[in-house]
Amino acid sequence: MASPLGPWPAKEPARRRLSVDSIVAAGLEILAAEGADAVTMRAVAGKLGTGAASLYAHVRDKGELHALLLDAVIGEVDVPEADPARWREQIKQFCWGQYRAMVRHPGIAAVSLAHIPTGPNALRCSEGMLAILTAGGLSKLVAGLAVDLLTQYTTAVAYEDTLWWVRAEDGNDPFASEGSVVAQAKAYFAGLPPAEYPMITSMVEELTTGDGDARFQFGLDMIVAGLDNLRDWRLPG
Amino acid sequence: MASPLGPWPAKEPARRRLSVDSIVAAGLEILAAEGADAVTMRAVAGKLGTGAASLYAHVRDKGELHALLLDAVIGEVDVPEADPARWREQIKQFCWGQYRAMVRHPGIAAVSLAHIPTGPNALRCSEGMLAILTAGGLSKLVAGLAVDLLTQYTTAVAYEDTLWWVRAEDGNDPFASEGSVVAQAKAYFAGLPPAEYPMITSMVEELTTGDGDARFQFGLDMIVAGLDNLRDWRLPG
DNA sequence: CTAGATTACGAACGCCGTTCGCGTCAAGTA
DNA sequence: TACTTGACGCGAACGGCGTTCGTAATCTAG
Repeated sequence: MASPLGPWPAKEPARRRLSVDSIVAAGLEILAAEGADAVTMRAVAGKLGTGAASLYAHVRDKGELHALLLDAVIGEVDVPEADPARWREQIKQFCWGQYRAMVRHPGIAAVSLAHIPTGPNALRCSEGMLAILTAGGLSKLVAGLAVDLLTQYTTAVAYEDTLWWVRAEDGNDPFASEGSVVAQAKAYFAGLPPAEYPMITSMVEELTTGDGDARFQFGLDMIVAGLDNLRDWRLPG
Repeated sequence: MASPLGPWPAKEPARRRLSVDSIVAAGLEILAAEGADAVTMRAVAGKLGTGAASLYAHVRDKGELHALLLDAVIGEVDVPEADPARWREQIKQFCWGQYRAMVRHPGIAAVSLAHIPTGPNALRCSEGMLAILTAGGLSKLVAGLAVDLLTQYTTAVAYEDTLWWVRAEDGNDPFASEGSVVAQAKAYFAGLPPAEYPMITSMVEELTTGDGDARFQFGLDMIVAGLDNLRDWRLPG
């Protein structure tokens, strides 16, 4: 990518071509195509035409590679400049961007949950969120807690939404044995004994209404509404 | 555990002693002692004095074993009977119970995030949550969405809070190279360039105030406050 | 007491992350 | 220009994982 290809035609594998950038680029390709579980050292090295051992000169271990990929993905979401009057839409819009970036790279949400990202792009995001929230009139304390809350919720939803994707890879049926996932859930709930589960069986429709996007929007709306109400919340005790 | 030990003294390994219950019991022991990553087929079999292959007569694969463990852990949380007047405290209390049960078994939260639990104990929990929320006056639709939201948030926080535990196992220092995790985070934030990260560097204290418990309480308070406000929310579109 | 099904389990397969040791190239020094 | 040196490339190997297979031991029915 950064290399101008130069005058070499296509000689031999031409040694000395590895770099952190090329490794991350190869990792992102595999990530988008096959999910995070497929990003193994051997697979990344294979895509670069070499063996797994070669990567260890540029990356400490698999964890560091995943952290680099995570930060690269986070770098794709753009942070709006804080506008005090529109802080509610802005923070929701930002979370949607983060959510979509993670869904674009199936499996990366798992990495985010496992690492508590602290790369430069993650910091840039936190910085932007804090700017939006404090511009909206939230106290520093609430803004700090809210960044955690929103990030954690967004990541958790993105993770869950990409689970079926990962499963479809190694499973047999790419979507479901019959009908959508929602239909399956509906059938499962409807088949439960009403005596034991009166609430669930009487709420099958409501429990399976709305796709993942609508449910994520619900959570965002609720959290932001809560933020609006708890402006002078303090640590208890 | 269920076996009364019987009259056998201690003969030979005495075949035919495996069962799903004993496998789950052994798994829970390892889970509590070493975390979910240590619950391998070989480790569980080893604790029962046999080889990994023996487990496959009782359990389809590792995923099913983890699902069984998850449901056993979920079975430890008790569900209060719905009292319409106290729905806010009740739902928070329930989430705290779920949170603590997961923290007691480090790593199980990861299993919960990866599986979308549907075992009998998980259903019992959903049933109880729905009862509490609808008793509180929430519509069926909002109650259904809220169960998802609360469960996902609680699990995500439990997962993150047990990460350091898992890390401490294979790492070198059981707590931190020096000072607590909070102190480390504080030092990291304080060391950032203020020009690039003006918000973060000016909010170091606020960002590192409060332990995990206080932050979880904040999230719960906010979500429940949001639930109070959005009683007549409908699916958009 | 025998026949058939179920269960126990050692061995092996293919995958993983990681390390080791040896070639081999690129740049610095004389 | 010739030589040294240190970093990089990479095949091979180690230990551990989930899972399968073939076989032996055991329980259950008839």
